[in-house]
Amino acid sequence: MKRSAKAPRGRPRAHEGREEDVLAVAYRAFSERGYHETSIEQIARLGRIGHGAMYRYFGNKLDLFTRVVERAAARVAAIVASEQPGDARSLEEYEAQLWRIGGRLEALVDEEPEIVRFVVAEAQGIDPEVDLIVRGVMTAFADFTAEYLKHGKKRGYLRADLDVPLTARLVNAMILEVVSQLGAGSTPKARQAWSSALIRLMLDGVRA
Amino acid sequence: MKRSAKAPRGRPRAHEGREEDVLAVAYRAFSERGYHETSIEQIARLGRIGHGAMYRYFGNKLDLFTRVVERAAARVAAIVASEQPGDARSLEEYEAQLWRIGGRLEALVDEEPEIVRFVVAEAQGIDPEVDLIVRGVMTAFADFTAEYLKHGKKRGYLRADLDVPLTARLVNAMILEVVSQLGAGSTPKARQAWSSALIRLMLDGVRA
Amino acid sequence: MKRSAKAPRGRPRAHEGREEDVLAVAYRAFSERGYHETSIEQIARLGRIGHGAMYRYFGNKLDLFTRVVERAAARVAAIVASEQPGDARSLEEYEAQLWRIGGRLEALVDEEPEIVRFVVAEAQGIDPEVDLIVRGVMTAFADFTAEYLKHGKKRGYLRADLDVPLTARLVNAMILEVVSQLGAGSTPKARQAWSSALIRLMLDGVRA
Amino acid sequence: MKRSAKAPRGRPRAHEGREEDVLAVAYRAFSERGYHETSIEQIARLGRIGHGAMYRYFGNKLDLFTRVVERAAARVAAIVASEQPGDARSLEEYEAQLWRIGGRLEALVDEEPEIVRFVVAEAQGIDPEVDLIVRGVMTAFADFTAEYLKHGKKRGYLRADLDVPLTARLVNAMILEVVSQLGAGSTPKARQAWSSALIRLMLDGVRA
DNA sequence: CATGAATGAGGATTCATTCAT
DNA sequence: GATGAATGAATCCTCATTCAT
Repeated sequence: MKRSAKAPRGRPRAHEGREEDVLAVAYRAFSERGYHETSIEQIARLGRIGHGAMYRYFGNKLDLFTRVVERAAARVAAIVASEQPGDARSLEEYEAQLWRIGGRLEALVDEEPEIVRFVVAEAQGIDPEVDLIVRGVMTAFADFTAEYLKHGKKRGYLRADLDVPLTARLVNAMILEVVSQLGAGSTPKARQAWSSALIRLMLDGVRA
Repeated sequence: MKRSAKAPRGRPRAHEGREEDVLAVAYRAFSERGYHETSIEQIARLGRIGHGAMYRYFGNKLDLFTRVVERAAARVAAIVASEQPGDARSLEEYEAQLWRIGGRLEALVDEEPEIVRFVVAEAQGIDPEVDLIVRGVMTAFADFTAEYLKHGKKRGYLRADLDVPLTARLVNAMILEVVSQLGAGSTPKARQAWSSALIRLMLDGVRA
Repeated sequence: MKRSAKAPRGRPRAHEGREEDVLAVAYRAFSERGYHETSIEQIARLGRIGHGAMYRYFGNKLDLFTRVVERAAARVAAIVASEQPGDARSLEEYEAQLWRIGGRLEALVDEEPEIVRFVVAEAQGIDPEVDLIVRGVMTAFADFTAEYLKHGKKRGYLRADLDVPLTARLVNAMILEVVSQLGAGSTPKARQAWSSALIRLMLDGVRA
Repeated sequence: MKRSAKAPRGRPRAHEGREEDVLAVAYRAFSERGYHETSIEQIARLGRIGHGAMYRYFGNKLDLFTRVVERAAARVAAIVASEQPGDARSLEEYEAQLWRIGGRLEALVDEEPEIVRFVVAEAQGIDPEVDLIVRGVMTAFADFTAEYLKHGKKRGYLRADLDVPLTARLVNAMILEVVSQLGAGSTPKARQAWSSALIRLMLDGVRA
């Protein structure tokens, strides 16, 4: 079921491949059925190990879930961090960056359609520590967007009266909405439409 | 599903007060701890009734939760529906409507700080029927916003090339973000800032 | 649903009619669903009284059941006691008595098809006291049959070496089997066949 | 329903012994107190295992009960099937068979005094599937007896006008009565008396 | 180290019984 | 007296976690 991805790099301590496999199936399971509807035994069965061994790898169920959330959060965060906020010298260059980020998010959603919903919605409310992780991702995301906005303001291609931190949150909210709407089976046309609507609204607003 | 046909307001049977009380404490409990972490017995204790009586009022735990979500969703939906999309004759009047809706949402959040997060995040993934209710609220919300945009487009005070349904979703996403950020203890100043940032971004975008 | 049978004889103490009604519906309910599957509230609803009142009439659930069993047992016992064991002077007269009893049992089963199964099977194993009642009926039945046999032995139309008490039990077992088999919808032909098989086996055995 | 396909007797997995033990104590408990009065926890305690383990072995309470009934029914059925209906060539040989079956039933009742009452009375009315099992045993029993009668009729040592199916039921009813009466503490003398009374009545009837 | 049998706390639900109105 | 709302004991069942093999 995907048993191929046996970590070919790093020092393969016999453990790690197994652990990664289990994290992958655990993500699937949690994402499909939710934390409480998913039992350790189910995950162990999917990962083809005894459920007793789970406690050697992950300590307990909540630890496992935390690891799964961290893993998913990291993948999302990596995309946001793939561009340098200070690179754009004009609104055009900024817009180009936005489109590149959008493309990478698309690719991620293609691979793991539910990952954003999982991090943003499913993972919340289970445990304070996990909430902290999620909040961390969201904050990092917002900070990143804020950097873009601050830079654009300084360069002069964004409005001087922009409230940077708040606007950053608003922009992120829209980005997450788009990503949530673009489930697995979305057509390129729909993606184009969503991206356009977002970028246009963000840059020019609705005013005539 | 069968609880709807309730005598409009005949003589207020001691029942109804009790039921409403329980719904209120149940909302608190579910909202604070989540569906699975909240036991019927806890809620009964908070409502100062025996846990057996819960089953007289609500049939079972999921029914109770459904009722709680319906109640919360109705309160949120009522605010959105409090203005007429066709009333605004100019961008100024539209902006005034937005501020009025914002004010009412503020008042709701003052009373029930978590209500939006509860409906949007907590309530999802528990049960298909409940998901339907939530989706219904979200769709109604989007349709409503879309009406405003469509009207503004026709009147000429909004951009003619606006993609109405998609932009409506994006605007809603921002509104929900603002409401989520405005927890109980937010200062009037912060509220003012959020509302400004939202309305400004929505109307004019970020472009210089 | 049968509210007509309001005790027209005896002193009608307002209670008694109600009590009898409830006993009747309770018999139906217990007989159809069994003791444990039948709740006091169900019976009260069928009897059109509040379930609180049940405790005024019957003390508790087991008391009610006991009363129901007594009532059913009495109806069965009455039939057996309708003939005089000493009346038969010949095997022919005895056989005639058997046919008369059989006819009355048929009539009872027509009215209450499950009554024998209820007393013999359903009522047992619920409570020691109730078991005693049932055992009482069975013993009375056996004693009665034994009287017939003893009389026939003395008169000389039955085998002199008959073990009376044991044979009485065996004969009763066959009678109950026949009554159990003759559910409500049995044809006259089937009844005739069963009665014949029973009387023939009883009198002559299987030997060629 | 899915428990049947069990490895005939490979290596006896610690499991099976435990399962058999639990079935045995469960039989005792159900037989003494009835299905509804017996809790899973009681049985678990008697079997000296945690009540959680019960669900590993049996799925749920009804499954356990079904297994217990099957087990008891099989033991009873085995005895009936221990003789060949076509073996007897004369009434004497037939009578000898009857005595042999009687002896085996005696031995069973010695070991499990309540087993017949359990299968015939206790097990009924709990669940349709279980009822089917019981009915199956009863039918098999009747068919078996019918085979004997049919054979004897053909051989000429039984009455030619015998109604075979009905008489078979009647004979069985007597057999069950005898077995029910022969509780644990019955004397050999009593057993002899019951067997004699039964066989004599069956063969020759009561007529002088 | 891995396994999976066993444990038992925890929670939903039912229903006989009580009692204020 | 009657009613039915309320109580809470009792019970089935699940599943995270432990631990002997």
